[in-house]
Amino acid sequence: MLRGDITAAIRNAVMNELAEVGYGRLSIEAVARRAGVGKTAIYRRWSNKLEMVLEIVSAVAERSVPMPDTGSFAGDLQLLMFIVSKALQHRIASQIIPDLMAEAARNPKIAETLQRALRTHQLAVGEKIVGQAVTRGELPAGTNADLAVDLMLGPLYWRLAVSRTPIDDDYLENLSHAVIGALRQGGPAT
Amino acid sequence: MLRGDITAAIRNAVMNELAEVGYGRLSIEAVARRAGVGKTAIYRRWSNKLEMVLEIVSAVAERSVPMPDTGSFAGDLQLLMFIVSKALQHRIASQIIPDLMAEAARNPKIAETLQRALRTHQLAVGEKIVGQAVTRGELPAGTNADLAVDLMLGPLYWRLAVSRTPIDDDYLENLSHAVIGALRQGGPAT
DNA sequence: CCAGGACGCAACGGTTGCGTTCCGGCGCTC
DNA sequence: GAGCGCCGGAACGCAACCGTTGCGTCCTGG
Repeated sequence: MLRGDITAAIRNAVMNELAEVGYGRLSIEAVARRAGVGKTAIYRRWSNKLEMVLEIVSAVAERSVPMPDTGSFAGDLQLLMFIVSKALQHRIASQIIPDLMAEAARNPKIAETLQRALRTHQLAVGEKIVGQAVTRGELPAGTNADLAVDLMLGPLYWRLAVSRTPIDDDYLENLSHAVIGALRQGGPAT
Repeated sequence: MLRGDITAAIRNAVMNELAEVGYGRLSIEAVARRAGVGKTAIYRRWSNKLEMVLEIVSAVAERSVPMPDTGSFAGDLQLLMFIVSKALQHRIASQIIPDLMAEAARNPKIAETLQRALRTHQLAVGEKIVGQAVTRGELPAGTNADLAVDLMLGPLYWRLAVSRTPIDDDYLENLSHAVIGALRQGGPAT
């Protein structure tokens, strides 16, 4: 019976407000103001700020990051990096994600939600890509998928979300070459 | 004429409060309470929250991250990674750094301070290490120092500050091997 | 046509924090 | 031993937000 357009306006307002002031400073009143909605409408849907944010954010996060399968590891890797870099350059995402990551460090419920919404999926993607590469013989058998994920996503995240330096196609290509090089000899320590 | 022990207590309280609630929720009153100090003592030293936090944080940040010079690139890299991983595993630092990074995305003054206190120095260290390795012939001449810094620090930061998975010595060694592999063939795209 | 529910709006009392002011106490230095 | 300046503490007026409530309106289904 809740009106869908109102719910959508609230969801939208939460994402924007989250991007502008962060979770710590997010207030229900500001969300209502921004959505052009009474506070009542919000409390009718969620019982508090945390629950609201978690539900909305994970709903958004769950529809993203496909499984690349281009036939070669280099192709998979470049596609994955391209997608992730696009996502991390999105105005709202690039504000919200680091903010919630930081918040997760002190709020276990946020940590758990983020873990489920992002990390688990990332690990699955990484394992699949690496696994395919190993069966194709492109990577050594002992390749550590965990390490691979860190190498694939770490530098991207670092550059886009932390140091916030712009990225171009050349950089992305250099990076993917570097990661391939890393994984080829990044197996068990010699 | 300001008492030094009071100043120290405030600095300490700010760091701890920052770690617990983050910049967004940091309040002068809480800092004063924690330091066992009157608000007056704080306003006598800094004129507002932002100025206080920036001064205190950059004072702490400036005394860190030495220049490794072990004689080999592998040695430099492992030492650097060891130091950084220790720093990022420090209870307070691991909370404050991601928090301020996220805050920097929406506050230019924080961004500028962090840039000066951390990133600039990191880049200098990276350039020095890579430069030494190139003159020694351990890395190809065209090696991109920018990319190198991203590869050295990105995965570490990702793992310790974002996914918050524990790290052991083996992992660190694998990672450094991988990074060396990456840089050896991460030059200009073929 | 009517009942019911979701809507916005405004207001409630209570809490928190801001930045400022004034106080009396304490420890310097001269 | 007088005076100066920092100290903690308390209170100030102001603003924001909390979560709740009551009001009147509008839309919808029966």
